[in-house]
Amino acid sequence: MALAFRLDASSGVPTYRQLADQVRRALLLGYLQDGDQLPPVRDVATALVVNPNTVAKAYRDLERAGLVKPRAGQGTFVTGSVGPVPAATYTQLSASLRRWVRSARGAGLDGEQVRALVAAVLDDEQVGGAVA
Amino acid sequence: MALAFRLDASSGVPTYRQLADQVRRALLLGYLQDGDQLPPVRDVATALVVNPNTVAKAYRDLERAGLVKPRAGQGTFVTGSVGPVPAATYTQLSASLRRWVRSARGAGLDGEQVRALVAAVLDDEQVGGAVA
Amino acid sequence: MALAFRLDASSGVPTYRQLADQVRRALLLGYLQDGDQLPPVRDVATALVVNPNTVAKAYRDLERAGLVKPRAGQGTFVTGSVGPVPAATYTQLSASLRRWVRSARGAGLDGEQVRALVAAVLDDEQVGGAVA
Amino acid sequence: MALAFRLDASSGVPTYRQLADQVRRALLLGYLQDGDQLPPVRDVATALVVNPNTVAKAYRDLERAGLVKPRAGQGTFVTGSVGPVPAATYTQLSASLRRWVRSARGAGLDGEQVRALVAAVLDDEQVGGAVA
DNA sequence: GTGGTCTAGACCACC
DNA sequence: GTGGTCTAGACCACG
Repeated sequence: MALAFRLDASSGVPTYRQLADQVRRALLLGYLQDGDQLPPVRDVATALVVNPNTVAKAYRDLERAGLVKPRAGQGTFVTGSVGPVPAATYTQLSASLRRWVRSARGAGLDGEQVRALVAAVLDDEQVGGAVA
Repeated sequence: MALAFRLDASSGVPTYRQLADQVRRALLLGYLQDGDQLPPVRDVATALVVNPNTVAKAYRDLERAGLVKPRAGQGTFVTGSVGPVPAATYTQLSASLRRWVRSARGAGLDGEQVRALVAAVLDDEQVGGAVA
Repeated sequence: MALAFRLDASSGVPTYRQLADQVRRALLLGYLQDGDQLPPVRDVATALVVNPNTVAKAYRDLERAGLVKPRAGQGTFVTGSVGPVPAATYTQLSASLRRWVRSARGAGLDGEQVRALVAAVLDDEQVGGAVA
Repeated sequence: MALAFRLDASSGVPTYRQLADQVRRALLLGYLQDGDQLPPVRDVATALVVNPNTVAKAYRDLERAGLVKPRAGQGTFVTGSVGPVPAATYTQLSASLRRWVRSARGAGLDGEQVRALVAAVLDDEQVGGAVA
């Protein structure tokens, strides 16, 4: 599976930004690597029921950031990977975070509260980064 | 200190939404409780260098959600708490999440990567909620 | 006069690029300086009989390049000047170039030939730079 | 060497147009004359790492402009010269322009600034012509 | 009234 | 069939 975009219309974040952020995230985590192809604009647009221009805008932003490069008639390709997390580290950290999430839900917190707690802790721990 | 609003202009999220979300977050985590007063619109506006209309809009949205109530000439007050997390649970969960964050940083992840991992796991664990 | 945009529809260069390049040029030559306001998107659009989105796209590109910054509800402003040419130098160089152009036309060259000669010499003299 | 094509991918000008324009320029300056052969489409395509269709399109455009004529199985040939500049005039003008360029660089202008100044003056002097 | 986002749809450049 | 450009026009965020 090339990349599964997800949109949250109620988040207030512009669609094109959600898309671009998800690609950035995939790069940061090593899901996407140098040379990989992004799904064609039209495919994403029809899959998400979104205007092709909106997807194109996201891709264009990524291009301006130097992360991908369009090749006319061929598609859009990742141009540089951004210090991906080693697989083992990634597996271990995501597993332990998953456990934490489940314990939180087990303690009775709903989705909103989990996100609120996470946001509060990340802010407090000075975890910067625009990709939220 | 009543509430320390933080704005991230680069996040793409509208200002008024960031403010409202932070109040929601404070309610969810029990920072704000029934009867507490929100900081005056003007104070927030000058502190954040933001148009008072923008702050007012955030408060209005919260009012429409039934979370706060303006009292003419007195200010805006929290009207209902939203299932706050019991203090003990909250303390424990946030402590363990803090440990997780530190282990992630210890493993070499930078802020962006931590946020990316968190976002990926939360999405994957179907943790809904509009407060991101 | 704030800035006189000129479009050459027959050049093959996309409109939004012509606009962005002309702003870049104005910055390079010191016509525009830090803090100056670009003409509003709508004004440019109506003046050039062009779609506002096209102008917005040009401004957006300039923003991504860090040259201008939009302030919601106020306009778009220049954020950094790019080593402008000292006025005296500029005056002298442009005067002598003007003389050259006139001597070329006096020798019977038409506009196309002048441009061709200029392009050939600039290429040959290794004058880089994307703003043509 | 018949003709050294140069492409600037970052210029925003379509590839086929850059090629055709360079041939036009060569004609205007007398580099190419009646009867000269253009380099074969395949050679240009492989040399520039460009699709042969793109080169063919450039040649076709030149043909439609009456500047070149394909001879089946032999190649594409220049059919008419376009008022070439007398050699002496050309030599003198290009030498003086070269001096100007060097004085500009000597005054501290970089490539971009030189091009910006040239473009500004040509525009101002009403030097038309689509070949930029 | 400023810029920003999104949609709908046409047409072009390139492979 | 890929991405790119442009138009037309609606609606939102912000001051």
